[in-house]
Amino acid sequence: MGVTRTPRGAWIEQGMRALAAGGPQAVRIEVLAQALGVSKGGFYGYFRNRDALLGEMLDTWEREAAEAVIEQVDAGGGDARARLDRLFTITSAATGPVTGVASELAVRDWARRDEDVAARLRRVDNRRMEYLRALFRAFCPDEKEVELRCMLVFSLRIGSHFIAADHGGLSRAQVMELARERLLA
Amino acid sequence: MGVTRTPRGAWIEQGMRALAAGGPQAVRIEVLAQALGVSKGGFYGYFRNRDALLGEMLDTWEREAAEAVIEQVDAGGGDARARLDRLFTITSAATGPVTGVASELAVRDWARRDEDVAARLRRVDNRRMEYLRALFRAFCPDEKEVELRCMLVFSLRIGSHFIAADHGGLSRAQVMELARERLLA
DNA sequence: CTAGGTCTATACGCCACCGTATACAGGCAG
DNA sequence: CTGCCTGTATACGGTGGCGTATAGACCTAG
Repeated sequence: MGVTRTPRGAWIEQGMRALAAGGPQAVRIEVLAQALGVSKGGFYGYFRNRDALLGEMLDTWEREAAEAVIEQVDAGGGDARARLDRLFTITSAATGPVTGVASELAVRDWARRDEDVAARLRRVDNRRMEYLRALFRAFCPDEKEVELRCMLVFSLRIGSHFIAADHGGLSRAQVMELARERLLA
Repeated sequence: MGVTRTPRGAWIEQGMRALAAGGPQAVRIEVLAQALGVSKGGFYGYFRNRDALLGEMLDTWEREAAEAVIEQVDAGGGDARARLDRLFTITSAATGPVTGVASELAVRDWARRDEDVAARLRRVDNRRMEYLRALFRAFCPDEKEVELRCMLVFSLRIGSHFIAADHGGLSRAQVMELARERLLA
């Protein structure tokens, strides 16, 4: 039996890199092959076609994206406030090909145009939102208040990457810090 | 002199439609031509090439995007709270090819990958942020508080379009309404 | 009516990419 | 050693899009 020189996962990972960098239309088989130092010959042994790759990329993303942050936050232990606090600081990091910020933003933009992607994103978002809710409920009695804070945190996490504005004398990090204090109060 | 049958602006507007629907890579000259019921023959009389069109699309967007909302909000008069209130409700509408929400989201995603687009977005965002600041300052003494609220409003406005989560028993509109009340308090 | 200028249609060469077909290389079983 | 099986390289046809060249249509001026 021959040895798998560039395994299935390598194509998916490289595909995620391309997706993160240039959106779904930047996921070109021949480009991925070149980046892997390989010709596209082997690709069609693993995937029926380009769409199959995109589908499996989304599968992996859907499987790992939601849990990645949650596990990382939970790993540190502590009460709800401590975990939320950690969630705020962790948020900006995350640079991996599949669970990184760039990939996530690419998927979110993609979801605006593709109903299937939107459905996957909905599952991931609801999983995360459920987690957020649980944390806020720990010190937030009013259910409406919980939903509000969840949405504010979520919007801030996502929106900040799409906003280019400055903040007077403050840095973006300082404003985010203000938000952190306010939303954990 | 011949008559301009499909003027320069028609190409730009159709380009914006394509951008809004599918991102910059969906702005294909031959597709625009077909949508305009014309062949691409005339295109190169107006624009040196595809990049020139993209540039002029961004020019028009930069020129109109920031002012569109501001004018619409100011048109109704009233005090700062009244204007902010109107800004919240107006936000979701906006469906035009150049000042519409879809175009704006497309530009924001585009800006993540192109430094020139990012620079334009920064100008537009700063213009809007300045306006927002002025409104909040009217009833918000603390400067840090002003920046915080500006960022929250902005993030909500943008982020909500990229977030697919549900909100327990509440609708998205209800959560946005809660945010409106809170941020205008 | 003619002439010139402007917009448009069509045809072309070029390139990037997809998906397929086929031939090569190298390890493992017998 | 021999044959096979797996992964790879290469070549090919097809398609879609860009940018150019060229010719026609139409409108206006003289």
